[in-house]
Amino acid sequence: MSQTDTKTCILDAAEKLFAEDGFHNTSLRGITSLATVNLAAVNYHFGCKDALLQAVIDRRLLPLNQLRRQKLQAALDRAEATGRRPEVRQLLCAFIEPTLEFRNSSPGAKDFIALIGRAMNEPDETIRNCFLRQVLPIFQLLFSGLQRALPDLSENILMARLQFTMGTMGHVMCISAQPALQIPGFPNPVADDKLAKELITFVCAGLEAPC
Amino acid sequence: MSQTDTKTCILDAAEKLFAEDGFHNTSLRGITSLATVNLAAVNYHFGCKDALLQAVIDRRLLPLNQLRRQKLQAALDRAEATGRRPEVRQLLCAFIEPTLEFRNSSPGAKDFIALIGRAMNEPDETIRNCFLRQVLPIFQLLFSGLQRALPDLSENILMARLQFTMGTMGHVMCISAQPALQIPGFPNPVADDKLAKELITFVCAGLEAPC
DNA sequence: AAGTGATTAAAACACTCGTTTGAAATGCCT
DNA sequence: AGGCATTTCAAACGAGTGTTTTAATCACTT
Repeated sequence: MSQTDTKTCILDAAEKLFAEDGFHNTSLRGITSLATVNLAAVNYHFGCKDALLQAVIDRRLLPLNQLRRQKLQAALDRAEATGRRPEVRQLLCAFIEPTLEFRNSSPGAKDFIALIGRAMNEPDETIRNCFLRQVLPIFQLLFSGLQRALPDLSENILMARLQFTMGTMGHVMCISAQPALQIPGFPNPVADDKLAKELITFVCAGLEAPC
Repeated sequence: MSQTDTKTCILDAAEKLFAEDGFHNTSLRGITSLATVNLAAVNYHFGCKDALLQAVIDRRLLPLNQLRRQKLQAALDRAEATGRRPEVRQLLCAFIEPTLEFRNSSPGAKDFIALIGRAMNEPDETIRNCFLRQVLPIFQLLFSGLQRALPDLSENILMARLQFTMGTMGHVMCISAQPALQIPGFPNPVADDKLAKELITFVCAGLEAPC
């Protein structure tokens, strides 16, 4: 088994277990056992457990954020070129659609998205920063775009509404792995492929609501 | 120190540490040290760590949910009496306002609310159920009320939007303790006492959005 | 004041954790 | 084939975990 395979096996197993059980409730022995590699391989290849989490996050989030950034910038450029204000819906699409499309692309991706969705509310600052380091620049781009799209909103209220949006999105990302409220007696929410559309409709209305 | 004092000290310390560090990252030794009681007191008074969490949740959530239930039922009865459909905003107020008012009532309450806000997305099913057991009946009441308030919405879409609402609310509850996105360079979101109003406006618009 | 049940206390138990060590194995180039 | 760097492996380390045990202390009734 080559080095790359070992590292990939560890990343795959860690991604799955971190998502299913949480970071602190996942042991390196559980990861190496699932990956069928030696326990010491984690520290050899990644240094420590924290760095493994960062690697798990980086592997998927770097390309995902690059895509989100491209789409956001394209929407902003399009508005700039036509002299119009950017549209809220387009900005939100650029931010949300890549995430949920990636989420629906494979079961492993579902695990990862759940992990990210939970990271925002993670009590451990170290873990939260693994995620925030990557997301804050995109968030800033989205915020400034929305400021131009919704010039009548005070920046405090826009900030609050954007936080509401992030909360909604984080929860949607989480319920992929553990359908918290899909309980007998309640109807199933909409299917995965319709979820992005419904989510965008929801947060669009919230962001554009009159004060 | 009487029995009640010891139990209360443990509950207070556990509430604070569970909220700040998460359940799995909090040790009984940390709790008993903060509470200045003997380590064995936790197992003596509560049985085990899981049961302590349940006790922490029950102590605050039982009265809070009773209040939410009363307000929800009152709004439904009022609509019933006048022959009108219940109003979305009133139903949401009944669900949200008691939570955020309690949150702003004391620092200890802030910890608890953050704990609850995170519980919904908790990967550990045992922990999640500590919370869901209490919340599901209220959730059901809210759902059926919203079904009557928004009869044009399919129950699948309503369910999805209600999940979005719960996600938004959970996130708002979390950011009391750890202001995830309150970063230098970003404006502060609205103050605590204005937060409930803004949140209700946001989710109201989302729930009432046209399909 | 003695005795009884509830509570506190210190210590240990059995276990799991992340990390380190040093030797064995593997891959690769000359 | 020899030699060297990389990777794998079993084993152990020390610290920390939830829980249990047993004795001491407290509160209260008869």
